[in-house]
Amino acid sequence: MAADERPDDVQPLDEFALRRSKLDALRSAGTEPYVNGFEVTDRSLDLAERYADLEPGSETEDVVTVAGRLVAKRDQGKLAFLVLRDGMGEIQLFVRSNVLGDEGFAFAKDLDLGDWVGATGVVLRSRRGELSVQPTEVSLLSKALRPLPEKYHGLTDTETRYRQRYVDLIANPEVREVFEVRFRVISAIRRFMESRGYLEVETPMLQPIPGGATARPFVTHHNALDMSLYLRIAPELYLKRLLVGGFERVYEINRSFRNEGMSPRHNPEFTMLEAYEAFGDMRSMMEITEALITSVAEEVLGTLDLEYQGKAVSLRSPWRAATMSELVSEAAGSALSVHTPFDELKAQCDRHEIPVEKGWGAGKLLNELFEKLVEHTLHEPTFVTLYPAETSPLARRNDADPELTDRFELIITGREFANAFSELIDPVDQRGRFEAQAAAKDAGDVEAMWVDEDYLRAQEHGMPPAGGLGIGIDRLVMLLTDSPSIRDVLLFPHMRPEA
RNA sequence: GGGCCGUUAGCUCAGCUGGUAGAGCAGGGGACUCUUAAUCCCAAGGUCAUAGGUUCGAUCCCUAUACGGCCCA
Repeated sequence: MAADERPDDVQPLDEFALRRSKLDALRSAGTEPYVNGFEVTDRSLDLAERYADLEPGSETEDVVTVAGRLVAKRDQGKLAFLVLRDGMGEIQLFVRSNVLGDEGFAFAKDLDLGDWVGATGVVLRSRRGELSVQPTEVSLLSKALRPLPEKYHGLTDTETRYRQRYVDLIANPEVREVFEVRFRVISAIRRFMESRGYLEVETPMLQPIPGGATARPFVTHHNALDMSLYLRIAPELYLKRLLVGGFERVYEINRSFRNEGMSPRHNPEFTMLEAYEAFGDMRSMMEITEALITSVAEEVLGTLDLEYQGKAVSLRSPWRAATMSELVSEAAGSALSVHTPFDELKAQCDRHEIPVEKGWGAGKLLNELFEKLVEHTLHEPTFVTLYPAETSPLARRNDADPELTDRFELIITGREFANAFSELIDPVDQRGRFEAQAAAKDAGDVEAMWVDEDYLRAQEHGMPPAGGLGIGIDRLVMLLTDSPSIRDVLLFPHMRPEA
């Protein structure tokens, strides 16, 4: 047969088609390319530990069976090096034709990068020092039909990385570490809360009245009941009903959903910790917030001295606390508070190009000034306290000044990490606040709260004095993993449909 | 919603005052029994995001659209 008649030469197939034809060839030769289970004796990292002292160039008589994804192939003629990656690390196969036999050797060399492969043989360390298995048997466990991304640069296209996270995880092993930190953080939070006597509970994701925050909800429909339901924007009102019922310390770590724009800091679904403690207040919530975040950082990272996007951040206690009024006054260069005449606050907003909408009071203006002038400047952990009652419809009024509430937000790297307050437990005041929200909603504020009659009924049965706390888990993980975008800490961030 | 930037081979990237494109890796053929981004030789691979427009001629200039990134609301 002339060289130019060889099918492989004259009919170059694309990679998918080529692998597809290999798959068919295997099947017709009686080899199943997708096997049912596989007995593995050892994993890569276990072998690395057990044979740490094995000298380069020495061979054991220990027979092991390993398995993993084929991620590298270095062909030397009658010798080939295949690298398998399993869930823990990598192990090299030292494949010799005289050990495996000609047929097996040809089969091993014909495997493709990306295939899942199993191998049985003795453990040795190559002369160049690489721990290896020298197989007497190599088998295909699952055929990959698509090629892996580039082996050196990996996969960098952000769109493909987020859309096809499975490829990102294969090509960029460091991505896996971010998510391992994420799940260690959540695990550490659960241990911390349990150590403080909190009980983890689950409350509705589908709510007839979306409450606990000011945000637009997602709407869905219950067919059997023929009614609208809303994906929760916060679990708050249900958790506080549990305080009425007699649970003293409850928390929930789970998703909430807000029908808003997406950004490097916002995903339509995100994870929050919310915790409520009977007989607690703003002060006790500050204490638990600081203790929680520092103990989680210490436990997961082993340090409180972080770097976020090139800037040092120290989580060392004690954290700064300052009132919103103090901070805004300092930034604006004149004394401002919720008691400052409205026109003066409005003049400040105009000066700083903050559009003022109808219906906004002094509290809302002060809050807007804070967000525009102050928030982004607070790099080190800072508790901002005494939020306006106008913008805090679920928080208890400050005993000395009823226009303010005993509420704080924790700001780090210019972003909100936590929001907490002494809970409003007075059902009459709460009804008034709900009615103010309902009026704002009628006036066109799509984020304003609804009146939740059942929640009011619960409070009318008597709710203990309490402190409540919410912490954004995604943002906390961003901080602890030095990730610039929330998409980097979500396995499957929300994306528009592919073109 | 507005502004700026991006989209070229499976992947990572070049390219061009406008004359329909190159490399490395991966893939194909060949050589090689200690490789580590193996090496060497050969050949192949492209609707230059999509749709219009300007032009003798567009990957390049213009407009719109899609998707992505950052900033702002």
